[in-house]
Amino acid sequence: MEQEFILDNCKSFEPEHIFDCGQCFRWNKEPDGSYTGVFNHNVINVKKENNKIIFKGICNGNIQDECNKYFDLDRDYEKIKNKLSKVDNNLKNSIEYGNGIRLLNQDLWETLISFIISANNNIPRIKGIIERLAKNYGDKIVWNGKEFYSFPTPEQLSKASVSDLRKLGLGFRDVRVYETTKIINNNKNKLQELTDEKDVYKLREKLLKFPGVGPKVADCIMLFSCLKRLEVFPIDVWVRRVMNELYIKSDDETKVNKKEIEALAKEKYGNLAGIAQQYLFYWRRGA
DNA sequence: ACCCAGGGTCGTC
DNA sequence: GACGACCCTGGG
Repeated sequence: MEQEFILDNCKSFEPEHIFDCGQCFRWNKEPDGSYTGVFNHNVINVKKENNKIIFKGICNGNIQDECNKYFDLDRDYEKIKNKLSKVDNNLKNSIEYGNGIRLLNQDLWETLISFIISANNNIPRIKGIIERLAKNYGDKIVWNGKEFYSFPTPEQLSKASVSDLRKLGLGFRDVRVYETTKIINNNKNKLQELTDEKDVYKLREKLLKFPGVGPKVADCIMLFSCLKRLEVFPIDVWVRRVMNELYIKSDDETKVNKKEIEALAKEKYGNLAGIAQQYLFYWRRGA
């Protein structure tokens, strides 16, 4: 049953910025400029018309509740941007460039697997791999005569052998996804334990125990899933690059110490470092 | 044809 | 702690 939800006068909501800033992998642009994606067993199309955001699609629950949560609609991004813009002109410029970014509250399990796949990989290929996982192991959802597939549950993904995963193009990440899936399936409380952990350092330690989860991936999971730790600052090649160009100015960016970047981010952006990271990442990749 | 890079992690030294 | 290897795809 199709549902619709219209959001009026929403500031800080630009579909292109939200879906293209690297936090998610399952949203695709339609010919009319809107985006269609799958999350939490929902298929939703998001279209911006003037000052309205129109959400439309097949929804497992109430579409307004689902979108409120997923798109982080209760958070005041105007306030956040005002605060961060005062840090310095570099950040101010990047915020103007990606002014419609919001950080999604994505499913923890999906985010865990997706970012294990992201390691030493590029975004088009990551998207392709995740799409094939969904098509092979998820549930089919039909909308407007088109087929979509939900991200497989831990149980559904447990049907995949290491060589199955290799055939879907995961490369050396096959074992990591396989082993992590096994851990989750062997302890049904595992995901809830992560959700319940209050201390960000302990949470990080727990995430680092999963095969394929290192510091960068752990931070992405904490920032882009419903764990939503805005204070973490994932450092990848792009963030290292932009931080070096703006502040550190080393001749060889690959030699720049991660600890130095982390300390700088904490000092400048404080407990909003994660959001600042997204503006900087999006700006540096796109500009 | 060849090399390089991509939202890194892991094992080894 | 540093270093190379790792699957695969697209682009120069």
